[in-house]
Amino acid sequence: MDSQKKKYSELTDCLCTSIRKSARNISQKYNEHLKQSGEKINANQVSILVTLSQIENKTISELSNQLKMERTTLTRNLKILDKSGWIKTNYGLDGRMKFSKLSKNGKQVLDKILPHWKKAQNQTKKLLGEDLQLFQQNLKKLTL
Amino acid sequence: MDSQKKKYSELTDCLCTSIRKSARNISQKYNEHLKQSGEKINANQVSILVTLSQIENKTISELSNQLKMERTTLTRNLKILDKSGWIKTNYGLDGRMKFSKLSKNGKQVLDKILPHWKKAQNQTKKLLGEDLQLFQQNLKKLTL
DNA sequence: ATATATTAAGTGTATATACACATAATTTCA
DNA sequence: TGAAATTATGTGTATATACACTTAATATAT
Repeated sequence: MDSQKKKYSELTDCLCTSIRKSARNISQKYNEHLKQSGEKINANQVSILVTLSQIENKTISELSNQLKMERTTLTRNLKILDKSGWIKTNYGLDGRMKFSKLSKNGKQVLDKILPHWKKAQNQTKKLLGEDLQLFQQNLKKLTL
Repeated sequence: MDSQKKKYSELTDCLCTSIRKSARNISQKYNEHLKQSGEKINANQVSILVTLSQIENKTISELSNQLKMERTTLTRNLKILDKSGWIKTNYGLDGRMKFSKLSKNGKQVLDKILPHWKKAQNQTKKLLGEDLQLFQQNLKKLTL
């Protein structure tokens, strides 16, 4: 049944598969570095904390747009960050809206993981070499 | 507290964050197309079925290496494919080993989703334009 | 002013992911 | 040959992800 192999060979070139594969692999590498900090935090959680450090007073919906993360996914991720004490959440004047912001602990954890994140980032940059800029541009194209 | 924004601005350029973001976004797009097939299958499941169509008689551990997917993750993903009737699993002569292969239903579902996958793939390729080849190469670099 | 529509966020369910640990089969070696 | 080491896989737990549906608050329109 080698005709089967040929028949589906086109599907082996799937961009979605490749991107997911890379995402798994890179995430693990970043997480290994982050673990060295002694903090129980992962790359995804860092990315949300960093987003909150840059833009405050945004609703969950707005944040989810920024992160290209499904709103309900973000809701659950925020819950964990809250439980860990890295963010504080308050309701707005409009009682439907919720606003989260970095807590003191959240800032401290970012300070602590920064050098380890840098190692992961530099290691990854090295893999891409001079293609770095273009690669980042192309990733961006895929998030529109 | 705008010093905070500056302080953590370096972290906004995280490659792990960008790749995960793209992975989420592209996965959703592929899944929307796959949904049009009427089959209850997603891009990740397709990628495993396709892998099985290309390489049979591989253990779960070997497959997990191929897919750069944690072995225990793959175990659970295979369980769902089995439940859906798209793969068949047997033990090897070495009683520890398990081998999965595409079932008749599995092949049929690949046949059925193929045109929808193509639409998703072409749409994604279009976003990348002439950078496609290089982008694929760079993704590969990140899975080593 | 109140019924209706809209909007923001949460919940139920299912799958994806991975680490730490457990189990079972086989291999190795004394 | 039988104990110890190795190997292949599974399970417990926690987080990530997203779709369908729900709830609660606000805005709108008559």
